[in-house]
Amino acid sequence: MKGEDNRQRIIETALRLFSENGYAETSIADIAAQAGMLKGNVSYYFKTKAELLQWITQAREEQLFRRLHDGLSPDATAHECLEQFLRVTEASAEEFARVGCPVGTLCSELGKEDPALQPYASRILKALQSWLEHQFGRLLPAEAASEHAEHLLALLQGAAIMAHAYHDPDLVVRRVHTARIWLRSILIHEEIR
Amino acid sequence: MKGEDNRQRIIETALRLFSENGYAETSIADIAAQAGMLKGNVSYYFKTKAELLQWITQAREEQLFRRLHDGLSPDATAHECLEQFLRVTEASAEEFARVGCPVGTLCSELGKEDPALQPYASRILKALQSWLEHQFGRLLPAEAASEHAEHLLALLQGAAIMAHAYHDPDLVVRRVHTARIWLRSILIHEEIR
DNA sequence: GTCTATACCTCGATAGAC
DNA sequence: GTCTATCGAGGTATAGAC
Repeated sequence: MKGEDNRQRIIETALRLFSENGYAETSIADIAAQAGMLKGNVSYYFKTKAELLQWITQAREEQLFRRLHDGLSPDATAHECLEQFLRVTEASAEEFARVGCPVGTLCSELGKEDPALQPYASRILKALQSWLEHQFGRLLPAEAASEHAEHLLALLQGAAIMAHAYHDPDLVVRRVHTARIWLRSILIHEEIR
Repeated sequence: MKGEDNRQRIIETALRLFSENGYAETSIADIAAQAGMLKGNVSYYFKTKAELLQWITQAREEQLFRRLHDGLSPDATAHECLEQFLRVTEASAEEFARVGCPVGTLCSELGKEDPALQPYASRILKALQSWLEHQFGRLLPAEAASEHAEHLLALLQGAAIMAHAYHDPDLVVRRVHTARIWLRSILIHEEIR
């Protein structure tokens, strides 16, 4: 039963290395070394690097939604959910400044490195956007909800790009701050209703 | 005098390939083939790939500001300059959907592939941000100008990420549209003055 | 399941003939 | 200036002993 243990350790290690160094720049040998095994062993659990990537994107998506739902009651209001998204983003400021948004950078890299693999990454972005759209949709007409979800996600994806480019975590904090004010102005009519 | 000709052709080819396939994914042999020469010849003009990158980022920055100033009179108002930025971005919608923003994706890639080279890319982003800040600064207090420049650039960088992830140029058009409305609301007090 | 060895490939860079 | 040949490093993936 050592097998499942190793599988898990490979996934955790690759999850970290793919986001820190990128998919292309991370070799099987790197993953094996950091996970305390040899590369032949990694290949035993994941036949190809692309197959490993699929598991990693799956794990990333689960991690993201776990963070969104963490500390949020099941009957949280839309405003609370959206605020939670801002908090999670804000809490990632240091990470964004160091390595960028794990989802956004992967979408970007795979789009050039191997377009066939890009869907695995953009799927996560799409899921997040749908979640945001759902939250806005609880308060606003569908069209406005779609518009606002796209706007908010774009704003924070851009913040991650810039924070990474400048290695400046405060930039994320400032963009979240502006987003929070914007969010209030959007929802103000619903709040006082 | 064939020399300068070849130099220029290498730069133009690399400019295109770096943005279409990324820096890491573009080999010297690729550049040579597309430029109609052999890789030994590319190495003759640019000793290392990193040296070539420096020239490419320089060319990219010049191209960007050329587009910003194109068709803009020297005494254009701040509002006209900012509108020009939106127009240039909108005109890049198809490119963004295909390969992402050439500047943003390069910042992102180099941040992971080779952090020592990242400054060459983020320099361009910074220059653009400074230009935006200058335009806002002609109408608003310094603090607001800084805030708005960062906000606008983040919004459109994020739009590029998402448009690339989804291969959807319309997303850029929608984000520019929203940015345009936002811009009017920001500058409305100056307009009517 | 684990580890070693290796086949096979691509790349950046260089040396040297022309 | 141009082209060929090649070196050495580093990568994925696999075969096979243990």
